[in-house]
Amino acid sequence: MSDKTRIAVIDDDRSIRKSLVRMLSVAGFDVVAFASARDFLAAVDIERVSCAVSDLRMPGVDGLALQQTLRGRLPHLSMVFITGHGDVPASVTAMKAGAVDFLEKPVRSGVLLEAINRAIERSRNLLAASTEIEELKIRYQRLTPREGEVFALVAAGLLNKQIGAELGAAEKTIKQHRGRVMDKMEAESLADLVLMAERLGIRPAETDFSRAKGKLISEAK
Amino acid sequence: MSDKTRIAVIDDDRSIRKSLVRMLSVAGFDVVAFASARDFLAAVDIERVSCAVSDLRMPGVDGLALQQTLRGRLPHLSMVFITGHGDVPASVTAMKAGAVDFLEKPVRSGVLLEAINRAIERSRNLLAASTEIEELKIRYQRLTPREGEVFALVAAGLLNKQIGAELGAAEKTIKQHRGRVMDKMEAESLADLVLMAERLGIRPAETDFSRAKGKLISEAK
DNA sequence: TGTGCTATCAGACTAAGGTCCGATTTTCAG
DNA sequence: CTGAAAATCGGACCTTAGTCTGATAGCACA
Repeated sequence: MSDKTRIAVIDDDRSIRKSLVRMLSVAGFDVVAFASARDFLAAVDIERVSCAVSDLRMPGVDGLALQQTLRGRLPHLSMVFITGHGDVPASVTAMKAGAVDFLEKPVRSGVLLEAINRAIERSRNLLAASTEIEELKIRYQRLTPREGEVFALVAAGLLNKQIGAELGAAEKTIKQHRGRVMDKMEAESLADLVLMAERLGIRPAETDFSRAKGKLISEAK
Repeated sequence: MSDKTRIAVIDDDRSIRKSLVRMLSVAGFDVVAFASARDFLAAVDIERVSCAVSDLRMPGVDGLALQQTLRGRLPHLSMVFITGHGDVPASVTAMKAGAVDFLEKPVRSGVLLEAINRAIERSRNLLAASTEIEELKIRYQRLTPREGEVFALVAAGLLNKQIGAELGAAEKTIKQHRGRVMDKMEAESLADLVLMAERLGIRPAETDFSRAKGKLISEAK
């Protein structure tokens, strides 16, 4: 059980694999190596990997195909590609798909380590962000349909009175829903709730929302 | 005065320039062409350009240098590169710096147009976002130092009472500041203000903020 | 020295948010 | 058909927010 950051090396060339493993081990990483993308994807502890260093051209599943597969399975995992042939279209495809870097052999140790560190940083950030969103989604799912509507309108800044008018319910009822929304979402303040809605991409289902907003302006007079 | 989307073509090869101009004009764009990055940067109406299609290798300022210059001057302007030589490091550098695409000659019309449309979309989004932020910054600058502090704490979800304790002022005073903050920031609701703070990256200056937050919890009991 | 900006606070309300308790009605699955 | 969840609303009360008026005080720049 190592607490070191784990890096996966995927290359069909045994000697390159050995060389990369040695280089990265010396740099203090916990390195796991695979001879093919298939082997890597079949590995049990794949979740623990913070960065994948992969060859581009490999028999079977190549680097780009691996990247696409990972996009679905481990969206937070950042990749660094290594290639022997100058393949511009492949490099562009990889970078557009979110690769952290795309290096040509022979790879200088310093350059690779720098890219790996960026990849690790990126993986961590993505994982943290998606973990937070997932947690919020779980809370959001606990809301009843009605509470969800109230949530959206509250986060949009409407008053209870206006929300009541919008949803055809008494202000009293909205207060009840609102209280339950705060509870279920575990929000400590309205500001908190607004930011949660922002992260969840929650917006009021238009309808005649603009009318309600107009009311806000005119009634404030 | 055309209302068509303007695209800049930068290439030192006259025949390629002509060919690109024709291709893009036929596609309905307002095309302006330049023989060098320097000429392009010196153009008066450069602000109106929504996408720059540039050759990579050019005498004088090359494509990557142009990209760096634009990053400072027109951060919203998205670029599409065209290159004759398979240069992987350059393509990776360009993509890391935010290029929309990096195509090899000869370029297929459909591929280029697709890339350009993505670049235009991206430019528009970036411009809209940065315009909004700039507008918010202008409003934010109108705040006095004290109002700025109150802004941060309000957006963090603290009660007036807690903000008063935090800043060593009476709740009454905080209310005054808070009202002026809402005015000057042109926020229609607290939710609005919270989102503005988020976009401006405004967070309370730590100090003993955690203590105030603790108070919120314990006093709520 | 005077003017303006900033920050401070009080009084006096008015409106809005929030909670507890209790109650009714609807809906839907077991 | 029945029990549980969801949605609805009222009363009673208390806490916050927001505004207007008015007033004091420090500070800086002309």
